[in-house]
Amino acid sequence: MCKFIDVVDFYIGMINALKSRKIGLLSPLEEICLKAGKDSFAYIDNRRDAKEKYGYDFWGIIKNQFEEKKQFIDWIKSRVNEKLLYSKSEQFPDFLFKVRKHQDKFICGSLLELKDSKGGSIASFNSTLPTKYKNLEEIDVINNKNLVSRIASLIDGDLASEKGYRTFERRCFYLVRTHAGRDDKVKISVVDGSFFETVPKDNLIYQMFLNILHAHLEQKTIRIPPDILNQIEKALSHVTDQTIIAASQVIEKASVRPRLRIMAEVHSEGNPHSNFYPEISERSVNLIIDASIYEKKLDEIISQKIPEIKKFTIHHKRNGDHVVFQYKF
DNA sequence: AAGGTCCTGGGACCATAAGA
DNA sequence: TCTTATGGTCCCAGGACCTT
Repeated sequence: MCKFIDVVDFYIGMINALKSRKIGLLSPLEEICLKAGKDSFAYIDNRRDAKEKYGYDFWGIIKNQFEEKKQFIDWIKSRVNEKLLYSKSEQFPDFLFKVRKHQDKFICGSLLELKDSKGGSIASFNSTLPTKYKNLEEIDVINNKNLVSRIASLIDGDLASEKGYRTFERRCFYLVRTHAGRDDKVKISVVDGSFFETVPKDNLIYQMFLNILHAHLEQKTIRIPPDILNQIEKALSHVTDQTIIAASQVIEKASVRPRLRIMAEVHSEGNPHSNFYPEISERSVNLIIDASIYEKKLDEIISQKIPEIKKFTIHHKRNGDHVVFQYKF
């Protein structure tokens, strides 16, 4: 059983929805997700627009398990504030797939983040650095609240009460669209987080601060003895928690509270839609995964459902081979 | 030379949850 | 109910670089 069959099904669903013209390449990304994912989600961040704009009721399935709407409301009240049922929560991530169990282990439950951009580069990552894996506990820390894990647990039902549910490592995927407004140039890909995380996140943050320090020393031509510099580096290596970094700070006597936010721009080698990877062509819809999680049986699963999908490999300069499934429109 | 495109840095602004 | 803290999106300007 493929551990991220949820994402594979999502990819297939997206192409089917596009083929049947339920959606177009230029439709809002959110709508594309909803039509592609159907009822496979355990969390949707913008449940309000899903319902109002796209006629998708996130709670639909659970509601139907109750005889009357009132019973559902009574049940949900003690778990999630009624106001939040159809809100736009602005939490991380945009979508979370349901978990499944296979041979006594959790699988699926992947994260999906949306990145939509008018130009050719990927929209910046704001505050949440992209990674390969995240578990529910980390998601709660990032959000500074537990709304996402609470809702996901409700949808995942019995599985959520099993041991290890909150610490199960979930694969992160990114639904990336570039040239969002151009019918002739648009590209859409479901991209494995491995395409973006080539250096562990903690390492990245610490090196940022080191760089800042070094740049200043250079600018002011200050010399610091190597052993002291060594100690500073050691100390800085403890700076890893993005939520601490991002919090606004109270500085004595200051009437403003400065706020550091880490945003990340994608190098073109980390942008599968850049001219680094000409194989990812215009008007194509792709699934791009690290070769290490690729399994042969995927070929069959995918070609059985959509025979026109082609498979090839691209080479990421830093993270090696990635397998691409591609459908061209 | 003119026009297009990409990359980078920066800014405006909005929505929501939690706290007061 | 109002305010605050925080996460998030979108857009723009300028320069580098490429193409015609």
